Amino acid sequence: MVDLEAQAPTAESVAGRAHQWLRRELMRSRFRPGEKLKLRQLAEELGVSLTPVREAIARLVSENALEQLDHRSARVPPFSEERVREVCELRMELEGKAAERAAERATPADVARLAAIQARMTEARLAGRGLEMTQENERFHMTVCALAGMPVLLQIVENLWLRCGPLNFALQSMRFLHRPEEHPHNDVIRGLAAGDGALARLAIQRDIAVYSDAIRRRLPAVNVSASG
Amino acid sequence: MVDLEAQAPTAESVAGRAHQWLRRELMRSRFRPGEKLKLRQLAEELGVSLTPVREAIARLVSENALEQLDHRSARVPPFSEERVREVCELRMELEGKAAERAAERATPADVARLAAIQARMTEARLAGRGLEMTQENERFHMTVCALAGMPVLLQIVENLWLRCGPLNFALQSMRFLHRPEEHPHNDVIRGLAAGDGALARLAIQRDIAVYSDAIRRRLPAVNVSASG
DNA sequence: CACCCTATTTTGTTATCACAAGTCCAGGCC
DNA sequence: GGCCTGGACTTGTGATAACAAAATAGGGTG
Repeated sequence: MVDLEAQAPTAESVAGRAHQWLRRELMRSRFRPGEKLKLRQLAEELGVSLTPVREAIARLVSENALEQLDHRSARVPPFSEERVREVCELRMELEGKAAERAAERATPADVARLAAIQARMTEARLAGRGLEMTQENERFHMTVCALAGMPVLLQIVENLWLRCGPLNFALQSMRFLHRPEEHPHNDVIRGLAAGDGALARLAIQRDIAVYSDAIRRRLPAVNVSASG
Repeated sequence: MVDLEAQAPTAESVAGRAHQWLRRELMRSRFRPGEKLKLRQLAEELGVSLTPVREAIARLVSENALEQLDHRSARVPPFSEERVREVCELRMELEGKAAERAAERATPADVARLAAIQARMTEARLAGRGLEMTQENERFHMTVCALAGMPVLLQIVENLWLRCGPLNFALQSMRFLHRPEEHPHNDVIRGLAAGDGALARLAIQRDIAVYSDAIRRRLPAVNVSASG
């Protein structure tokens, strides 16, 4: 059984903790696109009753991170190539704006924080720790978006990332998209350090474009049709 | 008591209908920013138990249409002027893109549908039917976004509109923002009819900019501090 | 051997209940 | 008279149970 308290000590109610836990599990690519979620199974794993788990799933459905299947059961939505393309186009638009804005506002301390994240991500990648790599990658993008000082934009981008969580397990085995010194994140950091919004925007957009291509190439292997 | 079945015949579960109902009530500006929602009161009005209402509120919190207040109660989030500005900036970005894309795809039938909506909206405005006016306005914007053929974008814009629902009651009394023939929607329609994406984008952005100014001017009267 | 019908089990839904935390009001004490 | 305290009431939480619908398995039949 999972200890909810340990994982989310700040969360208030059992339902809230169940929601955060499920959210994290989605981001960790525990579930595959197309996979159904079973209420009693999750409730037992968490050691709680059905009620909070049901509420957590309902919330994720409202966030479009899950999909109501047949008016009874919920599943992780499968992704078409077109859907990946659209999400990435929107991410390029929104994260591009965020990076541009962040370049106008970032302090040297912020830049150092980003550089540290990027260093940890590169280290995880070279060491083959795929999950850690994807988590630092997420932290990098969310930090840039937070620096824009636009909370609503941040919420939207977080939601887009959540929806892509089930796809990202395909990333964990991709270690060689860039050589470390050529990684687009480096240009994002440079742009933020120099106050060069255009550079930051283009760099983050290049990063997302590479992601889009990589995921779309692996899409057939990611989606699951009838298992789970 | 409200007859849920009549209002949402397509919705499946009681919880789903309660969610749709609450969503609609928010869009109708039934609740003011800052107002707390009471579980038993809503449950009684709907003639259902607490469970589905609780789930509906949890969903709206996840959609950022409601806000968890003190780890117990939920309220409609108050809006700062800065928040209105940000939401409108994002709407200009996203709806602008949608309008541009819609101009490349709209058929004459689509354009006619939009023109009919605009006509109904103008009629409602001139007749002083404020609620109907705002609903047709919403329908106009959602239709344009749907024509872009980008479902994720549509979901994001719908969410931004939902969050603004409680503000929009301030619009219902504003009848004279434009003379009918000068309304920006007319240029949106022209842009879509002519396949002129730039015209459509600029027109929808102008519309949103006017909205932003109008709401921000009335913001002090919209937010409620401690009632409800 | 394949197919269909039925019984059993699985799985999601929702009302109810016991409970806890917070609020409000009144009465008494300083 | 103001403030503190205690109790009733309000309000949200979560486990449980009864229920309904769907999936599954098994047996019988063509």
